[in-house]
Amino acid sequence: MTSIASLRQPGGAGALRLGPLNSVSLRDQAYALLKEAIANTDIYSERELLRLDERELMQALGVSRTPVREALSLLEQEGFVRTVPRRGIFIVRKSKREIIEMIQVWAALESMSARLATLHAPDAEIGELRHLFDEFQNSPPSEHLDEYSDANIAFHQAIIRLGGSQLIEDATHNLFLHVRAIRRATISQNNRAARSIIEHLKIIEALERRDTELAERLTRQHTLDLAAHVDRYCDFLD
Amino acid sequence: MTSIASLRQPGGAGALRLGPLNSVSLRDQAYALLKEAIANTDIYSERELLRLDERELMQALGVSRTPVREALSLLEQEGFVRTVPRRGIFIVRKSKREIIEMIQVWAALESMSARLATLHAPDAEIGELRHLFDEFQNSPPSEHLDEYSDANIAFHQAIIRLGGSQLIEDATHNLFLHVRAIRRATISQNNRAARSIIEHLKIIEALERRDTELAERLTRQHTLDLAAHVDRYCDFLD
DNA sequence: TAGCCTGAACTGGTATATCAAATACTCATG
DNA sequence: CATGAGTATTTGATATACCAGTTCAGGCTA
Repeated sequence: MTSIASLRQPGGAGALRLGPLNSVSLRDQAYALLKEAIANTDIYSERELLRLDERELMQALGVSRTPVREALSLLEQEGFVRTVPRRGIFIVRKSKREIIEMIQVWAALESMSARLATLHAPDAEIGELRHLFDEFQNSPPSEHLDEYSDANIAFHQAIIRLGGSQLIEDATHNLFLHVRAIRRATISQNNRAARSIIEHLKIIEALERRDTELAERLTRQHTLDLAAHVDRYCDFLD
Repeated sequence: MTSIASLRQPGGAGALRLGPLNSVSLRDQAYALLKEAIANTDIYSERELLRLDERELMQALGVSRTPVREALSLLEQEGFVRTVPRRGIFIVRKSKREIIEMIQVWAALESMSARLATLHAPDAEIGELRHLFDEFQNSPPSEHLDEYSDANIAFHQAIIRLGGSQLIEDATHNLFLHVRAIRRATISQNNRAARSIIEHLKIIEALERRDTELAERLTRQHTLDLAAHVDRYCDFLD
């Protein structure tokens, strides 16, 4: 028979916890979509200014201007776009100096995470780091640069996760979107892939031995080397 | 006589570059005012939930809801405020864990700044660090805790400035608003003032000697000690 | 009197209207 | 044909109107 319970509507406070389903605000949806779109745009290959149009976005997303504006507001604060009053909203292209600063911040936060990881991360989780490179043990990474680049990036994210700091994880997330493009672009230069895999293994060893200072120093230096590399060779920036 | 030049309006493209004067958007004004108000609210002494009301703020600031909402949006993303749909907007009280994570991030960024400072900052600017503590050379800082606390905070900001990274300076600015309250609250505990002034002097010496590794390590450890102190003694949090 | 139901008032979310500034275009004039 | 003034259009900033949940008080019922 149809019981009272079976007739209960989804809106009721019953057992069917569909809170998250119903309402993700349009603002957040627009924000996520726009951010992803920007992250996937190769902003450094195009030369012309990348301008966004509120009306266009609003029609494309099928919502009114308000959520779009709020989403753009957030993206502006995160430094992904810049709005110039009465001119338009533009995707920002980071300068070489800004990218180097981002890598330096990344180095600071990742090395701190390595330090914290030696103090708190369980052995099992540290051990899993090695598996990221299993498939490259036998063949040189130069033969699968794309796959290796992904593993490389995953490695750095894993260290940050091992540090156990939610704040560092959050703070690095946005940096990551920018740094990712740079890591991809530089992995094929100067035999960096082969050298980086050696350094990664040394970092893993230091973590396993709980050598706090060494793990921290190696991690920092590894990423600062990337900054130095960008400084010397990435003249396509700026 | 009134020359053409003297009649030139501020908007002209002449020599008097006062473009930015004209209009600070209401959103930015509301943002600045609200942020300052929140920063100056001692959120850790009150026990009840601190709730903001959009309509109230809108009347207090004399603008409509739109700029207020946009400002609150930004503050929410920075973690100062949390909006719960149909419930209200609340000033967030950071948990002890979150505060420790903030201090760790601070330690990572300040030590990176110290490193960069040893590499790039001019001698003259490093030398000025000593003047921050001139007035405490003869009398123990415990006698002017408030003044010393301010000098203490200024010292840490100065190191970050010496690093020369705009990104680090920006990133620490929000952390500072939170960490400041903690530094103030802990400076009077465990004779921390006297100990900290010694450590500060050692950091200055390391910077002056351009000892990159030492300056970095001392700076990091000094701030990590604060984190450990908070972990042990600040049970008023949470 | 205790408990439940209802509805009014309030909340933030969204959509739309209005305003002002800056640009672009047109047309008249030299 | 070139130029400049004036107007129309565009666009971002702001204000306002409307909507949908949530809360809570007050009254009704058992």
